[in-house]
Amino acid sequence: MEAGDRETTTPRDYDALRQLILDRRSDLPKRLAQVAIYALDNPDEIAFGTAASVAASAEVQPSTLVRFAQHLGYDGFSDLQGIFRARLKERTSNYDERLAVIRAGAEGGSEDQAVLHGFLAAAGQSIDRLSESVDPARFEQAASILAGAETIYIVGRRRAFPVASYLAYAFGKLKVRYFLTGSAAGLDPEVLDLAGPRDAVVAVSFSPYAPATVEQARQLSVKGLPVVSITDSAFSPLAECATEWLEIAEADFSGFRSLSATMALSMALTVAVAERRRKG
Amino acid sequence: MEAGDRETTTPRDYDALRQLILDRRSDLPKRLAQVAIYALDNPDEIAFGTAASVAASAEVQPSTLVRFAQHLGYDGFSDLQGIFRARLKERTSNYDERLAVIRAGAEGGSEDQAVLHGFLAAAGQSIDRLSESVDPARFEQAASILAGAETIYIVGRRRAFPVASYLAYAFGKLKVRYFLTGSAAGLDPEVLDLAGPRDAVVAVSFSPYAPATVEQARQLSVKGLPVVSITDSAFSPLAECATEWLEIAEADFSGFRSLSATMALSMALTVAVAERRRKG
DNA sequence: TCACTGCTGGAATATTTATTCCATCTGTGG
DNA sequence: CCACAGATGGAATAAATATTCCAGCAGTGA
Repeated sequence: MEAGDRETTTPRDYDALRQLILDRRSDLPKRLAQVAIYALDNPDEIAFGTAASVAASAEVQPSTLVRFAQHLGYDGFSDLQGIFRARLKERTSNYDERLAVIRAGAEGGSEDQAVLHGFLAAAGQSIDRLSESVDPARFEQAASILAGAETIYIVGRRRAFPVASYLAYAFGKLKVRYFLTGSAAGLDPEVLDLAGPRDAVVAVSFSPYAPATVEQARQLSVKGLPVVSITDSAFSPLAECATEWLEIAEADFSGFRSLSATMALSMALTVAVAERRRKG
Repeated sequence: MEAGDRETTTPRDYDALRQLILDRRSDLPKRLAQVAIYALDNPDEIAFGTAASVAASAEVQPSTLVRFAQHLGYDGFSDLQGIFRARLKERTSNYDERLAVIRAGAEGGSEDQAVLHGFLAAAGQSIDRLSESVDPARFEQAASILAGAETIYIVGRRRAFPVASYLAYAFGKLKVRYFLTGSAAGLDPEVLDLAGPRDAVVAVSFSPYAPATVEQARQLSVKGLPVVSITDSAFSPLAECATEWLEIAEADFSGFRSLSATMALSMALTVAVAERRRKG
């Protein structure tokens, strides 16, 4: 290899191929460019289809596909297709399936293994679900509300407390003024008395809802503070008294619900708030 | 359709197919059973391979594959293969790629959207990585250590505090005696003085390591307590003084590392510990 | 405008791949 | 031990699929 000129070497993995196509697309003949775009937009089609079906779908001739592959240095369409297939094989995921297998108690490996992979699968599933179900408008609205507040009051007990404490940590890092309720024993009422409509609340709670969380969120809401809730159902008491609320349905494993998706959402929310403040 | 007898209908989706194969496997001729097992163990091979390659890999004749498919009610191997391919198409995931796209700043959607999906992708990626990289023996060892302890001292500050507080919550739920350091202001030294070799420590910290965490873990280690660390590198000070340690490499988005995989690992660890205790 | 180079479509061909068929084998019931 | 039903391996065949080829087209520079 080498011999002085840096002849573009033909990639054997998808990421490199993707990059190569991106680099070359501009100086590719019309039809080949058309295939290039199609390939990046519909990698699955290429992985599964036949030359004829892909050609039809991309609105070119089968021969063009072969030319495209050869242009990139592959033997032919089949060779190129191999790269697209390998990519699909690497995709692990499909947590639904993994969970089903683990729950069925099947497979080798110790019980500990099952527990660990069960929780990981539940976490992955929760994240996948949230990706699909989250309402962008609501998320933006929630970020807006918090971005406009002077002080953000964070409410969350019991299972939601790790989330609340993460929010506190992240807001601190991002130089957003906040108050985490429940941390300084007994002082909550005094501090919350000072809260006013220019502040805002972020309350986190999941069924069974911690009474203290619900109570504080309600009180602050009554005082005119906008409330952003992170909760698990439209029937949650936190959804009721919220100005805006975000729904999270975490998957569970052996009776314990994941918190992974909630953590990811919280991180996103804090950063989105900080971004808005930075922009003024 | 129907006509009285419940003739097994031929499934058009993977889950149903899987079930059908499971049900039927016992009363299948030898070679067909062999194919059945192979199919469930290597669905990817079937999805992508040719009849000849799959046959070779499963150590049967191509004709046996066709017979298998027809036995189940499909037209032939190709028809059956379609089910396996459809399954792959549905798999969403591949967070590596999603992240790359989002980081490239591409695509429509608002910036908030990018932030949210960026964090979700980072979380998913972390979980995928952990699934692959975790060392089962270490996990079991860690669970063992904690299962044998009288009291579990939980150490974790700053970014690790949400994890520590989750551990505390979960241990409480599972009736495991614990003490969460840093919660009762100033009382740590007195309480930790009472700790002895029959107890154990679980310490959580990530770079940059909070000095207080490292300090406390070291002190307890010196006093003869076994230490289980959850940290992000073999060079972490927590790995040094640990009896057993678990490595987590969380992906980051816009400078913020995910905590989702760590949370999942923590849940698994607590449940594994509780399981061991339950069994005596 | 012409000649030339490279691109393109589509039919022809070569190759690969699935399916069928049949002779042989295996195991079971009489 | 024999007869029979079903299962199996492997070669033969049919179908599909990828690739090649070539005539015509489009764009470029003289």
